[in-house]
Amino acid sequence: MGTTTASRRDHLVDTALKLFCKNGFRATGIDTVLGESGVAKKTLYNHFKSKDELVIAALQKRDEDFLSTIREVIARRTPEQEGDPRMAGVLAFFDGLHEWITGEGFNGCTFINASAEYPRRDDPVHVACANHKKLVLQLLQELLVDLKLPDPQLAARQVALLADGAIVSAHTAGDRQAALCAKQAARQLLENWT
Amino acid sequence: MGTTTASRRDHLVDTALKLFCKNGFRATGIDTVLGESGVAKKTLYNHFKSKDELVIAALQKRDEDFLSTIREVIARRTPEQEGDPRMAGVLAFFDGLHEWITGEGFNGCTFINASAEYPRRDDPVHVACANHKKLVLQLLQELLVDLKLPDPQLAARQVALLADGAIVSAHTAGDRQAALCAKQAARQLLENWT
DNA sequence: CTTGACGTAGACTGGTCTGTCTACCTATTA
DNA sequence: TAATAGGTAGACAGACCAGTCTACGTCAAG
Repeated sequence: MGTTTASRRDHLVDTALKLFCKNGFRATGIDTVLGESGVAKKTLYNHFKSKDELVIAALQKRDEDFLSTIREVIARRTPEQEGDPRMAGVLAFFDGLHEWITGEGFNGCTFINASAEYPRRDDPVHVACANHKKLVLQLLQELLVDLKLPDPQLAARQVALLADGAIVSAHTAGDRQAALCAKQAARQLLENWT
Repeated sequence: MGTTTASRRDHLVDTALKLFCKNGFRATGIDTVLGESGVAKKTLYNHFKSKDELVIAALQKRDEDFLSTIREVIARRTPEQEGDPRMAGVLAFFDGLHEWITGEGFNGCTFINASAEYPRRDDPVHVACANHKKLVLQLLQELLVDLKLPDPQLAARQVALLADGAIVSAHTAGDRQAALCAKQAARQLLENWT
């Protein structure tokens, strides 16, 4: 158990994120987070004004975790892609999704789930989710840059649709191969770009 | 206000569905549904054993509504599609999504949202969501049958990814043009099918 | 050594949740 | 007319919720 102020905060956020992902945001009570993390209630409210602030902090953590993990997988698996090497980055991205989806404890996209539970568009939680999706879109645009497509933004948006669709399909419908299906679709889409 | 037993049940389900979609499932209490519908608590528990049963009933209603609405739009808008007429049905499907997304009170896919709030895969609510997605997949397969693709199941799954991605992107990221973006991607995907 | 910042432990408030129950009303049917 | 089914109204139980507060402990800096 960490003793510094910062590490307690981090521990709280980590625990909260884990429980939010596993059981949902509204279904996870403050007391559950406290019990699991072994932190006092006062300490929580010393770091966060409200549960909503803790939710936001957990989403920020998840955003950082996701982006760094996916970048790591992309770096690791780009070399092993077949076909046009300019497309290898995007394809590796889908392999990253596949690893995540088939991995332990996958429970759908935290941000899609959060925006389902906080549906009001002006809710800070919902806004945080929209921001995350924007960052992923940016990442995809970077991955597509070498292809020098006539409309790279549109291409990135379409690939993002496939990615979100794969995550949702894996979670809601239980399709564990969704990311590979999306990878193939992305390849076909980009190979035949007009 | 209906007076028969059946109509009271229907009214309860309609009201519940509306509130669940607008505010979320866990965030919507039984009392809110009762207040909005003007029905007594005893009546609700006369028709449903628990809130979860009401949730399931609402999802069934939504399943029927969605499928009948989308079929209506497909019938209406298939004739106006450009290009290969064998593809017109699928393209009209995306126009249907676009109408829904840009319409009043769009709050994402009820089933994606529900499976976010009931994440356990064996939860009856989650199972109902998976079933709905299966039916949509079937519908897409029907729409693709004229194209006589070598792997119609895979094609339907890939188109379904675009559809789910569009719904999620519209809701979470607020992209109101997502369905049209997906429509274009679907066209490119299917035109260049190998 | 004292002070102050930060921690723990947990009682407590006021509210909400689901679900049960009593008491009464109404309409149809035997 | 009497019985029955199904409705309304709403009190109530028991659990859980977020958030506040008190009392006490610990440790590092002045």
